[in-house]
Amino acid sequence: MTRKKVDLTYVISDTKRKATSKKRKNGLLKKVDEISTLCGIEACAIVYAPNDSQPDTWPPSDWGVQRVLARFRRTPELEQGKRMMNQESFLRQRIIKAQEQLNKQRNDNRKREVIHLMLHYLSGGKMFDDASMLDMNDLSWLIDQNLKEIDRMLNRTQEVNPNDGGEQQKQEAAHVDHVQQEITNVDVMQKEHHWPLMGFFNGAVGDEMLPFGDVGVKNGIWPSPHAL
Amino acid sequence: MTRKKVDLTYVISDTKRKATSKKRKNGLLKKVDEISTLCGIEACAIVYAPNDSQPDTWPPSDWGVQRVLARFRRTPELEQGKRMMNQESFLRQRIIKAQEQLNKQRNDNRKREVIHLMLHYLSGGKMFDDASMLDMNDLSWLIDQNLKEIDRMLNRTQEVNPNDGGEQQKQEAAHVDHVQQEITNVDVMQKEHHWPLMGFFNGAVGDEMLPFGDVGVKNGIWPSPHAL
DNA sequence: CGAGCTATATATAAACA
DNA sequence: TTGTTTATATATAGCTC
Repeated sequence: MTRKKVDLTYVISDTKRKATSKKRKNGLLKKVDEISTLCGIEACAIVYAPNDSQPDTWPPSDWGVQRVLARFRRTPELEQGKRMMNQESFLRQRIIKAQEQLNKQRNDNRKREVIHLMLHYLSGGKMFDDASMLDMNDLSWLIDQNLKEIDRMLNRTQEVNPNDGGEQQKQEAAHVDHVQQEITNVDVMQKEHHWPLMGFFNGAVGDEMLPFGDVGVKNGIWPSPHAL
Repeated sequence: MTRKKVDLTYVISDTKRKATSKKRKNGLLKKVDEISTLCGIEACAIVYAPNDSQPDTWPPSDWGVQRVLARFRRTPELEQGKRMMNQESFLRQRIIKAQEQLNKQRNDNRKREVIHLMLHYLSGGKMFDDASMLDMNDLSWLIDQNLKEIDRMLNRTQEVNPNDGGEQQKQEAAHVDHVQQEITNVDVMQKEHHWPLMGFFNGAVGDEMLPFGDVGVKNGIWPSPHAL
């Protein structure tokens, strides 16, 4: 059912556009109602829905709208230049904000990459020789491989008679469980935006435990895995 | 940090009202921008924020607003009565919707009560003699009691030497585990709004399994537990 | 005050009835 | 087409700095 992230462009599909305009129109008018009520301020919205000769508005009554419009028209033109400028900067601010969020997102992704790496290391895997493996797709692949390996081993354990299996195999299975646990933990961490290993990278633990040499977190910016 | 559920009344606190008006004003203008972009329709909003001589608007430019206003003024007065009516009914619809949600909520609560009851029954507890126990507070209390009992029994099991405990006690502990499992399941079901036992109440299972006599689900409306 | 953060409340895209 | 349901995306209240 996965709702898309809504790219802010004209909706091509006639059906969808109509549906979304209806929903959003209601939501919008409700918002105007709320801000008026909560903050006791004058506000007004006019929306021309498709196929309607008349617009929907807030306030709902015509005289209510007229009152706000009258006030607006009364506004000294002198100050309108200022307002216009403010609105333009408003747009710029939104762009800047979006860029900031993008950077944050990138940083989060780096965290995930590094933590995946570290878990692999902790769970007994060997370090990568080739740094080019370290982009997200390759890491996905890596996780998939781990999961497949786990499946394979668990199935093998089931096939054999539990009573004659050697100790070696049991240990193997236990290790697999451990890996699976670690992977589960990663998922939880990603969901909760909670990074229990943060302290580790910040030097809370002795250097002998750092698998990545002296690359650390500077000013809250995580190093690109390619730098490791 | 618990954000309150925002009661839609004038915010008394001067500080809070100012803060909320600022945030919501931005949100509102953003929404207008979005609906215009997504649906390609004309829309306009005018918000008078406190302490500002000029209102904030969408579209941001003065001529943009004027264009919408001109169109609005041009509207034949004949049809405005209809629009006004529609808007009034809009309000009524919101009230009706709220009431529907309230009813739904009540029905959900009944489901929970009944399922709690049933789990208690299935897990070996005795049925209640007194129907007055069956409101939510009492049921909360009931669950608490069950949990305490579970704790007590688990602790008792640990205290004793596992090697000399009789089979009876082990069964008891197993039963407790079962109860705990059931309770966990209830929590999961509540969270996911998923009711695997629904079919049970709808007669999917033979009558001999129904602990509550012939009281069933009619038209999707669950009986009040007091009727059981 | 203004900016930023986090936990919740709301809005709403899709899928379905 | 309108209404419901469900999973996500967004908006924001209350804090903190």
